[in-house]
Amino acid sequence: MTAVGTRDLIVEKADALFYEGGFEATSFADIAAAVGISRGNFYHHFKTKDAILDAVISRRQQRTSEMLDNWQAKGAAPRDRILSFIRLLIANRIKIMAFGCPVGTLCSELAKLDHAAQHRAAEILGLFRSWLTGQFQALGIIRQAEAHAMHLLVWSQGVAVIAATFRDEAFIRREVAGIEEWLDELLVAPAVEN
Amino acid sequence: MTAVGTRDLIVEKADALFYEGGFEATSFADIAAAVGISRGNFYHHFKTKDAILDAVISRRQQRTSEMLDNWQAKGAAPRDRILSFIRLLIANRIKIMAFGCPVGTLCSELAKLDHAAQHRAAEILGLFRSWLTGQFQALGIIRQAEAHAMHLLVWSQGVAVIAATFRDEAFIRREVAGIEEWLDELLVAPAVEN
DNA sequence: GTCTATAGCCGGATAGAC
DNA sequence: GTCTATCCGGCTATAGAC
Repeated sequence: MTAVGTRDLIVEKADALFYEGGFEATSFADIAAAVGISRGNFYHHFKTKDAILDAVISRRQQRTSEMLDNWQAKGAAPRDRILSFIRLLIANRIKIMAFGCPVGTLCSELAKLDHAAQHRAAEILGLFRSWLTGQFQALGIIRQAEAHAMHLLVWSQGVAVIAATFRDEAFIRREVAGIEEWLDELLVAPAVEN
Repeated sequence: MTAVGTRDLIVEKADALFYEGGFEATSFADIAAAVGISRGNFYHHFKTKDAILDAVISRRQQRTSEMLDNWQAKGAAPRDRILSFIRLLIANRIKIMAFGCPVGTLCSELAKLDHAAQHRAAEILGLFRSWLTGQFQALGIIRQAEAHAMHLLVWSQGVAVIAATFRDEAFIRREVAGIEEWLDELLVAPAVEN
């Protein structure tokens, strides 16, 4: 066993290739070449392509949880935590303009394939949904907390799709500014309305 | 030649299959089976798979243009025309919850495949973008017309992705109500601000 | 754990009879 | 214009040597 196990390396490379090329269009040969092992060796670690997808989704769930925990632990106010989420669109803008959102595009693809793993992929978005709902609740916005969380998911997914279609960075920055405005207007409104 | 030419039937079936299963995952055999012809006969009408995709995109451009012209010709006020666009999300909710938006998911897939046709697919969204921009201009909103049009595209694409992920019809109706509220708030604001 | 070799299938694409 | 038959290549997956 090396410092980073071959299995972990396979999952890491498969994750990137599924994001950049799509799950269906990525072959075992592509992943094996990226890892630098033979196709035969591949099957020592994963029996089927679906097993790799499963591991990739688990990895993404894991990393998403860690990211959310980090944002939580940094001890900032809920508003700043929500801004961390929003600014993912800026931080990842180059890849988003090329390939869209890794989670949104995977969910869309698996829905069309009617793939058994589509619900596990949806759980990744569910992690953001729950976490964002918690942030709004922490701000005293209770009744509408989940609706606001869903709206933030809608907005960011929409920006990702349009950004990948038109490849316009100024557009991303304009929409992100709009999201931040929307958030601040929410926070000055009487909490009883929310 | 029959009432509906075989070529047209191929494009129609391919359009539906690309939407419901994705471009990459749809094979010639799938389309031939849907049309009811042999694979060999297929090549009499289309030399390559990319040629079919090209025809499907042309068909979608054509039908989108016709739909926008119809909305325009109905003589309603620009606000009502914009509402026609927004309510596509309600009218097509069943298919959207299963397969997402036909245009958005195609653009996302072609971006990942780095396919030569990705710009032609983006033009379909461009038709909506231009038409919506025109509606805002007709309402006296000049400076921000295009930004508002883009924002409507963002919102509807975001709803489509999240609807396909969580399969929640109440969510779609809630977001559509939110879009309509946003629109009406825009229209009561002083035009000079926009 | 890693390799080579290969099976078996399905994809896009072609040739040629009718 | 439609068919059957077929080619070739890439795909997932397996077997077995090292």
